[in-house]
Amino acid sequence: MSSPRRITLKELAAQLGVSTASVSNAFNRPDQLSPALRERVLEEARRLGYRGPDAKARSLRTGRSRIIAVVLAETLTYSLKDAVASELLSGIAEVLDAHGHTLLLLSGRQNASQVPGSSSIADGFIVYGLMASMALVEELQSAGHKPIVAVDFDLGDHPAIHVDDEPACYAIAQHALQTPASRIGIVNLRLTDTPCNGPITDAHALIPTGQTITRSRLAGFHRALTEREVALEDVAMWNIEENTYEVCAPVLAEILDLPAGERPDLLLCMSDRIALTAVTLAEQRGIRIPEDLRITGFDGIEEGQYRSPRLTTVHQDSTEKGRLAARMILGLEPASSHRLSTQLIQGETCP
Amino acid sequence: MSSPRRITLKELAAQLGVSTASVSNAFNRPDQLSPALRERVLEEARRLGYRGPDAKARSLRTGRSRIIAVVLAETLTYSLKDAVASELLSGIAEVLDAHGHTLLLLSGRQNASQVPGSSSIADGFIVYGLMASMALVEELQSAGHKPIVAVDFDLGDHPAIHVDDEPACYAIAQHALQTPASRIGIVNLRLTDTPCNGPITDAHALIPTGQTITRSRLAGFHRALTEREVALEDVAMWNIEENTYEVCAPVLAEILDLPAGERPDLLLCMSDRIALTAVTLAEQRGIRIPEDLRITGFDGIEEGQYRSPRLTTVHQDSTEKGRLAARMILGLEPASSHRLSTQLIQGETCP
DNA sequence: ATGAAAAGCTTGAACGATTAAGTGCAGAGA
DNA sequence: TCTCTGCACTTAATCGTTCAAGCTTTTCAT
Repeated sequence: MSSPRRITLKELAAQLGVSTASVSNAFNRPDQLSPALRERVLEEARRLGYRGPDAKARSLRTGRSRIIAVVLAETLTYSLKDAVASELLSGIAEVLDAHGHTLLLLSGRQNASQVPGSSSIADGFIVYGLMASMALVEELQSAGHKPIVAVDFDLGDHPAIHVDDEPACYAIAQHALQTPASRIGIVNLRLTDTPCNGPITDAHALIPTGQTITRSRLAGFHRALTEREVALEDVAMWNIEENTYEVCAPVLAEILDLPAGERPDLLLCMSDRIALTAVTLAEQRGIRIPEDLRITGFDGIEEGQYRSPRLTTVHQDSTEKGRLAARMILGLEPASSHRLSTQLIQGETCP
Repeated sequence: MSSPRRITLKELAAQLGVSTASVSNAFNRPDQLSPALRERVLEEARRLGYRGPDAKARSLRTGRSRIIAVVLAETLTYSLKDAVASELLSGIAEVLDAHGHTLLLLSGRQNASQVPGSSSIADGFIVYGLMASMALVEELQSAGHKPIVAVDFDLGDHPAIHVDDEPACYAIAQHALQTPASRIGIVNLRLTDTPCNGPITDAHALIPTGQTITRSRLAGFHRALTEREVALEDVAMWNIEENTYEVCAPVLAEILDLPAGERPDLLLCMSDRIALTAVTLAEQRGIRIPEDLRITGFDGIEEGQYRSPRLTTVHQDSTEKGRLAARMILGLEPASSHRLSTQLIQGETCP
């Protein structure tokens, strides 16, 4: 509405009768010019409505944009609704914001071709849970030598941030098994290589490929079960394809609707979303928690704690994962792989 | 690891012995050169690992970046944890992704100075719930003539997207008042001009400034109450400063810990987060819902529906708000203000 | 055969900044 | 007085593209 077009640094310089270099320095390197001139420049800029150097031009010239891209495994639409991913982003945003950087969201899934295009603008990449799509990763690699940090999966020899999935699941299973269970069920999250939303045989489960973090979690469960001398064949397993209520519900309904003698009385779930869906569906069916059914989760999202009964779960600090990833990307922290520790939360769904 | 530096379009052109224009056209305007040459260019690009035109340079030259910025009222850290904001972002991302655009997240709060800087890179702005900070808005205005869409607040004569807050709250209050209530409480969200987390007098509530959407919601409640001939002075009011469990909990604890004769038996809450916190705290205290206390929310977030008891609330389609905003920004839809309708959800917390 | 139109490609000037190198000048030390 | 240093500022190249305009060559109706 005001000016027909944004004024440029050059025009501002001309207006002042100084060189563009001086104007540039007034904004970027105050030590390179006299305070008097600097003040004149800033004053005139204010007067003409010049908001400082154009980000596009600046980033072309300097090669840096102060933009960090987060590449999410799933569609953005899904990731933004997922509590764990949101917490991660939250932590990332916290650090980036504090250091004057901004956050660009990219999806590794929806529009794979989009990533290389837009990506060359970012100064670095935080890649989250991107399973197989190595194609994309190679794209990023070759997009110049920008720093890359992986979260929740391994990515060549780039630094990766994990939590101690195996020990965590060992710990919670161990805790759960302190109380004897007649029928144990494990509800996995994206464990299988091929999509499968329902019961799985352990044959599937032992294929050592696919999502490594869920493999580790299962391994933790198995270690605790074995230690308690529970035969793994006696443990029923299911797989969930997507961490949403809608996808979890039918599988859990199937489990909870099993005849009383076959229905598990202990459900080890690989995510809080799965566990919370189990709690809701159990409550609807009048199945008492924890008397008739004990349930454990994984993640420690707020929703599981700020409700009644409080979910028994393992807390992973996704926010801190995000902060750490961001600090590494910004070079505030040496880039190296980390495995963060988790914390058992003894809630009410499996006391 | 591979090449020392990203190869440029110019180098690629030199390598092929053609002009840079042709290479550019091979990527951008296939109709401008022979299929044969185009194939040669693309082939050579593949061979040399050239990933297409550099986004920084391209955006400088064309003035467009295919990046849309979302400016959030609160800190990113907070917004990303908020279910309503996440749903909005989810809807925005869905549309942007589908049209090859990416999403840049900016916070209007944390680092106000950051916005003008990074903002010049975006092709358009979706501004969400940014109350008073008109300063920032003027910044955006003057940052060229980029489209701006406001969500959940009014922004000069830019198009704004709202929901029908007043009718929605009228409807849910009307529904709630069908069953007689002895003591009614309203828990407002960021209603007051000055921060206040606790009880408020109606004098405060009637100041017609501040957050307009919460004012509208209160007006809806008031209309229904008046219609039922409930004296507004008899309705107790509280205010919540931030839509998180941590901030809600102390205020709601205070309400629920009132002596039996003073404690409300109907609580009209301005958000699902508030209502759900009330449900949790009530359950912890053995207050029966809905027998001893009926609770209504606002927003219709998933968390309130995928639990037991299901929350009685008004559903606003935040995802659709996001989609609409994105479509308007991309020019897929004429830019004009909208007021989306809401939907009463008769849950179990206030049957 | 001829001229006009179309096709295919090139030229070269932007886009809006940053920055190494250079210039001129005032003041300090000898 | 003369050189030397440091300060304040300017010059001009550069970042990697896009695109209007120009130049050939081919195509095609007449």
